Amino acid sequence: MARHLITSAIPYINGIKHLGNLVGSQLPADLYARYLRARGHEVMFLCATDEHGTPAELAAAKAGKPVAEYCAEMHEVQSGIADGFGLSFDHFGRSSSPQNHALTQHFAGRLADAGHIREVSEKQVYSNADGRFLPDRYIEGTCPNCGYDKARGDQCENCTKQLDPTDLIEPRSAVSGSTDLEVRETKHLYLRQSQMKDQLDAWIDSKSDWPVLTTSIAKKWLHDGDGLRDRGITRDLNWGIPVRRGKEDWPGMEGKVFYVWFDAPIEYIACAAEWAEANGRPDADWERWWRTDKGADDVRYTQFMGKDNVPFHTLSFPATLIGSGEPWKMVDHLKSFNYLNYDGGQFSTSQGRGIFMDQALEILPADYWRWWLLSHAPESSDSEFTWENFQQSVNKDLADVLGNFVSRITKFCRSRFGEAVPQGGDYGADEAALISDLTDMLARYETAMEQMEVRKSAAELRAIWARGNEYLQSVAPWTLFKTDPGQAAAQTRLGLNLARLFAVLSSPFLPTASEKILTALNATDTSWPDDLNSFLRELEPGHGFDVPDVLFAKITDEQAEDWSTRFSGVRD
RNA sequence: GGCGUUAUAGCUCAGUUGGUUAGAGCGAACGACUCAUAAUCGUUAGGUCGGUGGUUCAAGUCCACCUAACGCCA
Repeated sequence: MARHLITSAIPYINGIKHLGNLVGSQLPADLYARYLRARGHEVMFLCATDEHGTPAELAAAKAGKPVAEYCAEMHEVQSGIADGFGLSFDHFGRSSSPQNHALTQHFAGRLADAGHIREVSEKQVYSNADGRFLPDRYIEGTCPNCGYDKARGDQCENCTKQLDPTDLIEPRSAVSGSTDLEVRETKHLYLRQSQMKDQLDAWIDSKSDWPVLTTSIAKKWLHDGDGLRDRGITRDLNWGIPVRRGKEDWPGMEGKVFYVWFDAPIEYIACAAEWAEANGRPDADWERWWRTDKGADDVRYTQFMGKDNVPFHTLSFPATLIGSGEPWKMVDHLKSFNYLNYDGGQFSTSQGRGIFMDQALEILPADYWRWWLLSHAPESSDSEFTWENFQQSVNKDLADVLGNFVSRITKFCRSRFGEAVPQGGDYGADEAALISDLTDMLARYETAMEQMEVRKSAAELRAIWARGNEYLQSVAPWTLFKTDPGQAAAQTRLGLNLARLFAVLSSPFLPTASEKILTALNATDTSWPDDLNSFLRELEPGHGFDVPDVLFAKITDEQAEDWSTRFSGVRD
């Protein structure tokens, strides 16, 4: 038994995430958390919504709501959808929480005290009419490059040219349309990551077991060009965590907030504090996960994220933790994913392209999505979602191989022996061979799961299901029943025990279906198998069961075609 | 324009440090079985590994160039 801290990259608040976002962090993190819990480990699995920054403000404005209210509502929506997918967070927090405010300010203060923060004067556009600075997307004007009159301060959407707000011709406020603008000096804080470069480099070198994808991205940022660059960690916005030096005011920083990328990863820690508060626990209960001086020294910490998040998790956030000079728990293993593409292109939140989490749950139960996404997780390279592949995989794996196994064995038993585990005969050579095979397969499955090889785990699990069908096919109790009903009873007994085994082993991937099978079998003990010889005898003769409803209805050609059409365009 | 990633059977993907006949699942064909969601089990057929040229006794696996797709940056 070990202690595992697991975090998933925190999804941004402005709307519902698509399946590419889901498979890139939350879903594999959930798989790992469920597996470790099933193996009896103590797990703290945390996730939250990332609520600060310009896009949140703009989305709120578009929805006609105060940003705080908008975020609160969207948090509830995302939380509900996470539940719908069976994401088993111990806590789903919010980066706007009081805990994160306090911690972020605390870290900034510690970093400043240690000399890791410098002040920089910059020129920014200020709107007199709005009484505020206009960063990036808050300013519009005519593109100096192509003449498009709705170019944004950071980029022209027409010619895609990256812009500086001061480049725009006839600039105006995107908030009020006012052209009463001026360029003002404004001061900002920069995190001096560059002076921690060697420490970060050494730290990453010590992580020899990290995926190549992860270390290569980190190394690139560390060594390319001028090397690791200092990052601005403040912004002239209203929505965010006010810049304070610990609990003190920060002269010259009045009215400014921390940049979203500074406070978002700190929420991983704050989320544990939120968890403690929500459960009426003392601070020591969350600190034992995060402070190596308060019990976290034996914690194994694993982060899950898409590849776009790697630099922040390998460099910026560690720089924050190291720079604080305090004994915070650092990540031990970092599992990053590539992108999932949709029918030849990218999933896109801004363009509304692809399948979004709420829509997915409207058309099919979570287990279908969990299975396909995990068994096709973009681990080594980008991977591709197509409706045809989805339909075929799900029908074959879930309906035909697993679902039908449970169906055939329970129905066969009911028709020949009744709805109770039959008595008679005993396991023989065929059964010994099966158990021996399954023991090897189980070991491979466990190894793959422990190493977070998601696709491989799915393939091993599927092979275990298929081995069950192979067994039934070869011993053919329906034939033997005519000549040796006792031995047929033993085979059927084993078949029913196999169904329970499959349910237990599948629970990290398919929590809902797993539970359905166990309920139908009246199986109360769901503990992970230790020794298959004894495990496969635990449903004893006379143990009553029910034939479950169809576990996985097949996706019909009509449905696949219908959905393919429905999701071919752009979401409203 | 710079940097980076990817390019393996019809489809989705595996292929450790270069080494005998390149693997899996799906799909296809054929066969077996009939308990089951027309499910299952078995067999077979399909790639010379994007292209060209190198290094090597030996390359899908290293190098160069080219092509294509994607991504990041400018």
